[in-house]
This record gives sequence, C-alpha cells and structure tokens, in this order.
Amino acid sequence: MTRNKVKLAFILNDSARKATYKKRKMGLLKKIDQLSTLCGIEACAIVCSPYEHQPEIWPSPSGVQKVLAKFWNMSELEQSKKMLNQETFLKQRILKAIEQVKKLKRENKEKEMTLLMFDCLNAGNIVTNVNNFDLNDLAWIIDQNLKEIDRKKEILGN
Amino acid sequence: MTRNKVKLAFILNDSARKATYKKRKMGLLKKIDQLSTLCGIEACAIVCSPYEHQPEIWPSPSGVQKVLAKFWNMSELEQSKKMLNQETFLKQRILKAIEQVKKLKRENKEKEMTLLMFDCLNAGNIVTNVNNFDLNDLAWIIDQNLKEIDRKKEILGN
DNA sequence: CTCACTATGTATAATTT
DNA sequence: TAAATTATACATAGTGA
Repeated sequence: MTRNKVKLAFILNDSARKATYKKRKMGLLKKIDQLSTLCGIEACAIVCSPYEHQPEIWPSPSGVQKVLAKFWNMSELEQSKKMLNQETFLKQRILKAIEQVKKLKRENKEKEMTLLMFDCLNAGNIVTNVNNFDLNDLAWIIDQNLKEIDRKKEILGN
Repeated sequence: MTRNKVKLAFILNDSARKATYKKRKMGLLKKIDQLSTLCGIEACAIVCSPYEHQPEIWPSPSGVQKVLAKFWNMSELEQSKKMLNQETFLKQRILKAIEQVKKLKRENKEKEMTLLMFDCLNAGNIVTNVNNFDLNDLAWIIDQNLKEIDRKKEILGN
C-alpha cells in the first residue's frame, strides 16, 4: 500500500472530503478534551460545516458560553494592543524559521533538490536542497506568520 | 529509552504541564487550520490558560466572531431540541462501544488481564482481557457519552 | 453511506543541550 | 527556562467489506 503525503489543500472529491472531515473532527474533539484534562484549563472549539444543520460546539454550549464570557470582556482596543505587542514576537518567529532553513540546508542529506524562495519582512532568502517534509513545515510556519500579520492589520484598520 | 503511555490526567508537575500545554496548543492550532483548509469550513478554538493574560483565540478575533454569530442565533430551546434528538444516537454509540469491547475480548492476544465494569443506560456489562490501549479508548468513548448526556440534562434543566 | 483495518505520517513525551 | 532532538504513541488516508 503506497500512500502519498497528504497535500494540505481543499479536498475536491466530495465523499473523500466528508470522510476526512468526520475523522478529523473527532480527532480535534479528542485533542481539546485531552488539553483541558492534562493542563487543567478551559478550552472550546466551534466548527461550522455543511454536514450539520447547526454549528458544532465543544465541550458543550454552556461550556463555550463560560469560556466566551472572558473573551467578550476583552475590548477591541485591548485585542489590538495585544496583537501589536506580538509584532516583535512574530518577526522573531520568522527569523527563526529562516534559521531553521539554513540549518536544514547545511545538514541536508536528501536526494531531491527543490527550490524555495520567499521574501517577507525584508528577509528575502533562497533555500535549496530541503526535503519535502521540512519544506512543508517551513511553509506552514511562514504562512501562519503572514496570516497573523494580516489579521493584526485588519483589526487595527478598523 | 522507555516511555510510558501518557496517563490522561492533570499533570501535577508545573514545568512539565506548561511544556505539554505549549506543545499541544500549537498542535491544536495546526489541526484546526488543517481541518479548515482541507474541508473548506470555518472553525475556531478558544483556550483560557494561566500562561496567558487573555484567552487565546484562533483563527483570529474577527474570525471567531464570524463563527460565533451563527452560534448565538441558535436559541436555547433549539439547542435543547437538537440534543434531545441525539439521545438515540448516543445510545447507539454506547452499544457500539460495548460491541467493540466484546470483539476485543474475543480477539484478545494480549498478556495482561484487566477488568472493566460499567453500567450505564441499562447496558450493564463486564469485560475482561482487554489490553490497556483499547481499554483507554473505550473509556474515553464512554466518558464522552456520559458527559454529553450530563450536558443535555443540565441544559434541559434550565 | 458507514464501519473496520492498517500502513504511514504526524504529534509529542522524554531527554539532551 | 527554553530550544532542539529522538523515540514512541497516536491520528488518519486509503482501502475493502
């Protein structure tokens, strides 16, 4: 049985997508439950899918309301301040990602050669010889950073 | 290196708990992001921890608000109805769990012998010879069912 | 469609730095 | 205390009933 690494993109096939949805939704629920139990914290998740009439919520409607009460007490301004303070942190994360790539390049023992280019936050770089696994991880990290910056801008723009 | 299977309970050691929290929180964020991407849906998570000043939310405050808007449109009564309708489903899940245990018992090739007893929803049963892995999984399934029933009662009681 | 199986990829507990 | 590494446990994609 040969199975390719999952491509992190919208699953076009309807039945395959639904199957994945069901499996991963259960896995997510399990993870949240474990995090709450292991660390003694409150956590909740809400998922809106076309497979259910209403949004699905964990751990329960009342639990979610309890958690959300704290969130709503945070004003828009406070949220923005918090995110602004994260800017330095975000830059550090990107620099760290770049360092990881350099290390991967240095230690690379893989057969395949790929080319990745990115240029963000004045940290343009070219990386070669990174195997697919590490490349995907890096892409994810960078993507998260960029998304987070976009969100910050979006909120501050209001 | 021998490592015991993680016991799903509050981690007493402070630094270990914090380390686990950080790792699992990142993992959870990743899982949510993947679910959204793969299935093209909206999902969010909120975590309240002592390690952060404010609740941590994904994918973003605005994203969460969008998802929550749908949730708040659901009245308390509608939520209750939905949960009532799930009663049959829950019973089926418990019966299924019992069947799984029976099968495990039948096919059991493990060395250890443990004893699990439970009696819920008039489906009392005694199971033996289940290895730890399967036993934990079963316990989780049953626990989820019981929690879900409790929540339903709690909500309907209001 | 749903369920069960299992090979494989991923997350993470324990350990080292 | 935090970051990197590694061994192991867990989640899940693909498959078949």
